[in-house]
Amino acid sequence: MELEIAIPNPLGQTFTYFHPSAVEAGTRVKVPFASQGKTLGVVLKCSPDDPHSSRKFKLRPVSEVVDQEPVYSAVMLELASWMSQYYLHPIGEVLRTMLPASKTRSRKETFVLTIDKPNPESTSTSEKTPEISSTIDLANPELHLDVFGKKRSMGKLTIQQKLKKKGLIGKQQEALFRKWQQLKIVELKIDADFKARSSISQGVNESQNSPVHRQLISPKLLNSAQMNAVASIVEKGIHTPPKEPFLLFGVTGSGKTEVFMTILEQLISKNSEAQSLILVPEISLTPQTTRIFKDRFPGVVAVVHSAMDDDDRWSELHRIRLGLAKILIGPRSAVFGPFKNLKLIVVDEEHDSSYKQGSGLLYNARDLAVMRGKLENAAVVLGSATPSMESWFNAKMGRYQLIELPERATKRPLPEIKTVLSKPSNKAIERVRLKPTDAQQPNPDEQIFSSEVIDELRSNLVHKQQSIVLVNRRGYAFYLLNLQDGKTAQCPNCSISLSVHGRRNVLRCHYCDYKTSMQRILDESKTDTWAIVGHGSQKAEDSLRALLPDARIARLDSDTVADPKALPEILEQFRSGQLDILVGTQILAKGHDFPNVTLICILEVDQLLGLPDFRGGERTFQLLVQAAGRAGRGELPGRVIVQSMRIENAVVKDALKQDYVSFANQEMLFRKSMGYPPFGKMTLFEFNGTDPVKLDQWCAKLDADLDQKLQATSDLLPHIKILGPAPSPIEVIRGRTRRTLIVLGDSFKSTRAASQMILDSCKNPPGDIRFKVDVDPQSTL
DNA sequence: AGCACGCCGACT
DNA sequence: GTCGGCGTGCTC
Repeated sequence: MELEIAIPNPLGQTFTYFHPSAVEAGTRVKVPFASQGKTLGVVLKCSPDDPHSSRKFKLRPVSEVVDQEPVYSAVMLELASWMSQYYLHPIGEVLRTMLPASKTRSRKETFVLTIDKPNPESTSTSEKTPEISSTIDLANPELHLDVFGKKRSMGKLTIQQKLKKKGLIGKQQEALFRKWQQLKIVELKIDADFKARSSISQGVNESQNSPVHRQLISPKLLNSAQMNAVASIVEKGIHTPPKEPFLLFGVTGSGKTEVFMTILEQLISKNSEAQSLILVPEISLTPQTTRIFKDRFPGVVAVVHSAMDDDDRWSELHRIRLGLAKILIGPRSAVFGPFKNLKLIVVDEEHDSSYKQGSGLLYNARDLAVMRGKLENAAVVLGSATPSMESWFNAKMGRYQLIELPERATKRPLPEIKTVLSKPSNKAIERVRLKPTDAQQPNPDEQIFSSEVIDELRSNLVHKQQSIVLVNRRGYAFYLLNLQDGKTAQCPNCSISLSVHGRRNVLRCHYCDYKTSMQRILDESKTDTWAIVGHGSQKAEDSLRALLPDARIARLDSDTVADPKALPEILEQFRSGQLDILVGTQILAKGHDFPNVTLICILEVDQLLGLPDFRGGERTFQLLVQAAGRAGRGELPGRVIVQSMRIENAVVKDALKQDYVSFANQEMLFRKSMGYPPFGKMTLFEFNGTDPVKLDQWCAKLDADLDQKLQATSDLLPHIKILGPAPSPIEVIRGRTRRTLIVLGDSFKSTRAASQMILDSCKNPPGDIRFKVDVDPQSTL
């Protein structure tokens, strides 16, 4: 038989092997590949030999069939092939990303080295290299090595080379090491022990179901809007074969979760074998959230979580594979869950940017959910209080069915919201005018908190109520704001804020690389009311501690939650009342339910609003509305106070009124006029390399190459725009200079055609130049 | 990607 | 003189 096999390498092609017997598509096999020895690949197609084929190479045989039964279902293979084309990513790597992290991919690896003649140097010392966690004990040939990240990531030497230097690997041992490295294979077997374990946990859950407990978790009464939503989705998505996905647009607190759970109940009562997938943003995967589902559906809920170790994640997914669990709750990667019988997919907070994978294969789990639902013939429900422009657009075009929940389930009024104008000190303005070269430095005199905000916080402290302070830390993208009209200095071509390029007194558009000088903007506007927005950040906490010395304050941002355990810990402290004020970034804006929080202060919206990114407005609106939804969740009414330099801004005003439709209409006009998504389709290329000069040479060559190609295929030209390559907004990261190229097309087809063309032009970049392709980028930063 | 072959500088 | 740096080339 001839097998078409996908191999995880950057070559965008499959390879053909032979095998004496048929192997089902979706099965993993070990194959000899180039000089690499054995590689793991996935069978895509199995067909009888073609005796009169005219291929110019002879087929090699498969070395081993790894799985008893296919790991990838037909639907998953179809999804993989779609992803490969849509995201311009090699199919082998797509398939690899779809598989859950395995036990063997764990960072701590154990293997055995036999050493003939140990190097006396290394025996005598207990010296540790960063990679070798335990002291090397040569009497005991079992070494425990911690492998940090990539093989080459630590310094210049690979781990093999370091070990070799230490005399720990001879010729024979080296071979052993290599062999060990190549054979990272996950055994896929259903063990009896595992089944036993899951039935035990089921038993435990059942026993918690005391009458009292039952009552606590019994369904709340649905209001009429909720009942209509349930009826509509059940009718058109569950009783009959589902067609379009649903967009459940419900204001914060409208009880979307209750709607989801009621639909789940009806689905399960109709078909006890039916499985469901609940996708949630990474950050809202708290024990509290999952508890609600586990209590309502005892014993049949599986949860995957990023803080879980691979073994636990593996066993949860196994319960889904075996059909023991009916509901899987998880973050974006759960969209690849090994369902037997998937009937319903819910994407909660569908607008959330954490659905977008940040590295490697840059997929969006929300879009994959829609695709998978279509392939599995499962109903798809996207839920949000602030739908993404993409989903809203799809609903408007009739591609999604819009279902609204216009009222709060609890009848509790939306929190009172007020705005405070924050004016930067006059000194800041003068600095812009007098010493523009210096202006990127944060002004130490600039006050972060307005006195109104401090007064509110103090009053909350006195009344023993809790407060949340949201600060946007994204201080890197500085731009010029005219305080008189609240407008930023914009690129004439892209309608995007120009970025202040520090020392050189240059304003630059990172979409098209338009440049102008700061002085020119100042001169032309004939006003002296410009300010540079974006001061240094973490001062908020310090400043607050100084102003409110009695308050118990904690900070929550990407720095403090570097340790995954820290987040739940701080949240728990806050929930239990051990803290008065929580200062943090967007992490705090989403999904949490803190009943005793009555005040939300939002600072520095301006930074987000003026980000040099076409989604700045959308982000700001979402942040404000979601944050306001955190206040007054308990008995006490909530207050929201927004400190901004432009409280007259339309986005801010719509957010304060919680008027999504008004915001969306406005935003759509902007997107349409510029051909930005969802009207146009965007794909972003990022090129990077250690040598800026060589990088620019290569970019220039690419640019010329593209110009030529575009002339040749002039039918494509009117449908696309290619912006850049331009310096990326964060120009250097980890010693690598970055250039961004943006493809903007009027349809997916034209954008992809152009992207494919670009891809062809960067076949083998010289030196250490790398690039990545981002289809439908979440942000251009 | 991963790995081998292959060609030039500082070390036993 | 080799060891070992990394520049190109190939993978059914």
